[in-house]
Amino acid sequence: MGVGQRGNIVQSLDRALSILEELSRHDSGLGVTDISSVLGLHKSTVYRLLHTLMIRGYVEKIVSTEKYRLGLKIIELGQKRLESTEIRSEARHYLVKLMEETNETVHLCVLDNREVVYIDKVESSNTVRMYSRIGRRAPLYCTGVGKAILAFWPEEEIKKYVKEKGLSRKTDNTITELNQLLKHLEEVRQKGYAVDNEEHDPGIRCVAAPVQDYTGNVVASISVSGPTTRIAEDQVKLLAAKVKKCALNISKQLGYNP
Amino acid sequence: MGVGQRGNIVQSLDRALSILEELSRHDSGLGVTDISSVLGLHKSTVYRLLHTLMIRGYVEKIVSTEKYRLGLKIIELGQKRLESTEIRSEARHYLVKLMEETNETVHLCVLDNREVVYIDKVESSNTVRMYSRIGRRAPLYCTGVGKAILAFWPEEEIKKYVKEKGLSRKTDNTITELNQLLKHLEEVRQKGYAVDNEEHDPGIRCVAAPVQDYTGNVVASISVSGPTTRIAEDQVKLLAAKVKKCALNISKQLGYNP
DNA sequence: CTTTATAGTTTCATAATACGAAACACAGTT
DNA sequence: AACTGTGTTTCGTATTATGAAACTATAAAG
Repeated sequence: MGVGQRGNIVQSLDRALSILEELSRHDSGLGVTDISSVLGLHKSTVYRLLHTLMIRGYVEKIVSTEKYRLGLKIIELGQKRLESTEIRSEARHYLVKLMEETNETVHLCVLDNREVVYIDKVESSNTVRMYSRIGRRAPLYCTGVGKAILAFWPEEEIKKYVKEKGLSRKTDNTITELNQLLKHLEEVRQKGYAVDNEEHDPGIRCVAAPVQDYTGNVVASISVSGPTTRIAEDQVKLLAAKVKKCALNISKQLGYNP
Repeated sequence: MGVGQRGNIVQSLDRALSILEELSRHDSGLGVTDISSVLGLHKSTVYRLLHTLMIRGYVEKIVSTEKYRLGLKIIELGQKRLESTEIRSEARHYLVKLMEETNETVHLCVLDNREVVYIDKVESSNTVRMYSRIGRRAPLYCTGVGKAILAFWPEEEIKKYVKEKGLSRKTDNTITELNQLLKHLEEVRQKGYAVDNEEHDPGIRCVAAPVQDYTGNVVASISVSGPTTRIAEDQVKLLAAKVKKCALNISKQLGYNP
């Protein structure tokens, strides 16, 4: 492979990871030919990679349909990684308390590759289903947890992010203009919390605050989320105070010294 | 690669999966040379595979130590696989009820590669920490959830399992003789439930029952577990009745028709 | 019942890739 | 200043992974 080409990527590993990700998008499984078509790989190549993944337990065949799907080994590694996430165990106690105080769903997110990844979630007994799921990712520009992190980036990095990732509209409320976003993030910085006013999902409001580590860097964020029918705009300030306090407690737990 | 050699395994993929698994055993991360030593691979090979895994998000570097660890992408795939496990969503409601009735921790396991894998867990408010974790595996011969499945295998398959996997002692109570195990499994079959009397962990008792799918095959098991100080031997029968009932409800949910 | 189409699986020649040896860069230790 | 160990890069080539072709199995169509 040309060195300048793919920056020293191991091709067969790269292909196998693409297979795993494609399988992760299809709960009911895929066949060899399906994967071959989607990924533009020869079916004998797909077969051979699947076979290796199967032997190692990362892929399995659904008995009834003979389609391939992710194997249980992936759960094992995923759970191990999740449980070894230090901030998750440090924060858990505070997240549970915040959920009890507010009776709304609480999230903990970390930054990864210019997206937030949900790594903990304490669900309230209220029954409206939240879209968020542990392990999933979400954009920075249109979620509370994302803006709570993005607000503390240097302006040049925010601009670079917007240039490379774009600001695609998710709802009628999504901010899609750079200057409007910058102004908004200035407010987030000043107030110390971010609000997602149905910018990512219609009908869902989220109040979020940044979490800092012992160096003072913003490395995570937490939020309280619920339907706009339960989290009215005039309640945001009260809620924000609670979220900020919780975030500060977690930050201190991580060694942050304000 | 000789066909007879490795049964059509893609070597570089196989190696990369070994790297991922080794990283999963070390919360605080590993260096290139560490991995090279443990896996017997050349350090430039390890470096190249790690680099590809990093680019794809499956491995990341810990900023403070510059060691490598599993990346957050692995959580994403693991959670997606977990959430698409049909039996898990079908069973959840019943597991929660069983926990409320017993106020002990409840597990759901599925069979995979002659081990059980924990795929759900409903923890009671009691504070004794259970060893079990979602995603983790456990042997069949010395856990309640395992024996609840093993009991319904043909005797020849049980013998093959014992021959190939062995019956290594975990506690003073572990059954380590084939004939004793066979006799015990006969009882499990007759009673319809299995008990782990500190066979896997000292001080922990577990009462488990098999879950059948629409074909009648035993595909999973559920259990109630707790310390022997709370689950006395004379309570096992009462508990077993509740566990069996719950398992039957889940089986019916899966289309089992007794 | 026969034929056709499609998906999955296997084989094999070879081009391309991944490998490992060697070298280099850097940081920590002596 | 010299040495040691780890991480990273380069390069020649042996080995591997690839894809084309063929085979097998199953389902669908005529």
